[in-house]
Amino acid sequence: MKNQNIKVAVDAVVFGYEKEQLFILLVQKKFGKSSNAWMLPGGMVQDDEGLQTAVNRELKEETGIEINYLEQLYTFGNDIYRDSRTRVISITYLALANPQKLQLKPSSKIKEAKWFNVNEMPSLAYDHSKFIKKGIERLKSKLSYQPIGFDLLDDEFPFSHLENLYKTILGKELDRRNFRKKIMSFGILEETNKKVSMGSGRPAKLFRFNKQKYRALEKEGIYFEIKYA
Amino acid sequence: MKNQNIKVAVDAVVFGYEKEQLFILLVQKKFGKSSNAWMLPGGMVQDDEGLQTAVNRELKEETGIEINYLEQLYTFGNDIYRDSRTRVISITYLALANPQKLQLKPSSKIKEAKWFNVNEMPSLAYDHSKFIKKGIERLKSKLSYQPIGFDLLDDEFPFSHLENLYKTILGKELDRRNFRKKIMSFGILEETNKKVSMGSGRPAKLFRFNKQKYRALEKEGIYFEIKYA
DNA sequence: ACAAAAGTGTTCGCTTTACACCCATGT
DNA sequence: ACATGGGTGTAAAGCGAACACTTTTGT
Repeated sequence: MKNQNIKVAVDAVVFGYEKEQLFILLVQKKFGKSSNAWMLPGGMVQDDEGLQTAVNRELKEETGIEINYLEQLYTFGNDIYRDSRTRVISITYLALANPQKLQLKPSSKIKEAKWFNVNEMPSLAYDHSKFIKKGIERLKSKLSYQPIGFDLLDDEFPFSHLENLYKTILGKELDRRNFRKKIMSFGILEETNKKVSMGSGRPAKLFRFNKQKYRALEKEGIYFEIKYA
Repeated sequence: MKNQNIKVAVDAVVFGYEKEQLFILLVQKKFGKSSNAWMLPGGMVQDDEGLQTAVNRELKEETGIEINYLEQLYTFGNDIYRDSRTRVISITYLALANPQKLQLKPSSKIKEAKWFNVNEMPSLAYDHSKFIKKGIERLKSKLSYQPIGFDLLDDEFPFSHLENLYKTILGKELDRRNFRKKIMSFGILEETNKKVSMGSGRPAKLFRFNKQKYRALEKEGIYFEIKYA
């Protein structure tokens, strides 16, 4: 077999949620061909690191962000010209994070890292908009059969934040009472005895997602599912 | 960036179904390191072909089989020593086929291609048993929310074949009447006016899956779902 | 006292489930 | 006539959908 010459990259679609808006993290490189274009964080995989290690490294190097959830999304490699220089395939990952702290490393090859509202994305380098489309699809569908929404919220959150997250991401209205009943019925939310005032109106209890309990229930064959999708 | 040296392979988990048994297609190579071990069909991607093209080519070269359904499964590349010679990542695909005709090409690098019952798999080269595990999981879950079972059956089939397919793959008993009612309610099965005698007992009508109709219904937002999973 | 968000139950309809008998053919 | 698998309906229970008022706070 002739010597193969295909490069392997990883890229991440990192979602953040804040103030009833869904964001995606993009970066702008300092050097290189696409140094003016916005793109997803990512880069070439090193010979001595696993794929997931590579994503984590790139995310740390390029954005310094803390990731709450990471899963493989899709591998793009049908279009052999997707990168105009050499053949590159990209293994993409979906990540969830709290949108706060981005800390660009001083040594970084990154000019800027910034959150963009999913509805106001700039034009993107390579075929990264395809990656994002795939990411959004996956996020939407996953939301309704796995409790990953919590990884987009603070550790402790008022119930309305969860409700709004579902509304925002799924782009649908949903019945407050039914939604709450459903989520509560799983018994995976712990009530703290703290409250927060949300500016005006009655203060809300803070809840916390109990991951152990969820894993236990999952083993018993009781599955999370939100039908209002 | 230093020159990257990672090889890119594709491998396929090809499922076949016959006589109430689920099979996976394995091959044995004529030459090379693992020439005595059974493995999944697949191989290195060529520089000038897309990933999916590569799987199709390998399947044709190695087994000559006709594929009814193909989707990307998962990309394995966290373990950097999964192939002991060089770093290789594998993009795996899930495929469905009718188990009949395998035609090894005379020129082929393959010694033998053979269907194995999923419950009687030999030991496999590399980490291919992980690939299979992933494939089975995916097949099971997909069966309950997409009408892909038909791609494992003949074009025209008696209803009981479909029923047994679900029973076999999901490994569960299911109620004949409820199952039939459910499937029929989607209106995606066309009745032919042929019948087959299944040896003994009343002859069964033959049905045909109407793909156009399914696509149409899908667009209207009516989704296939079998709850008995 | 008023505005604003949090919190909470009940009824109705549809879907799922459980369940058993007759039908058409081959031997 | 009997054995074998094909084909079908109905009743009960559980789940999803629709719906509005009370509570607690800040101003």
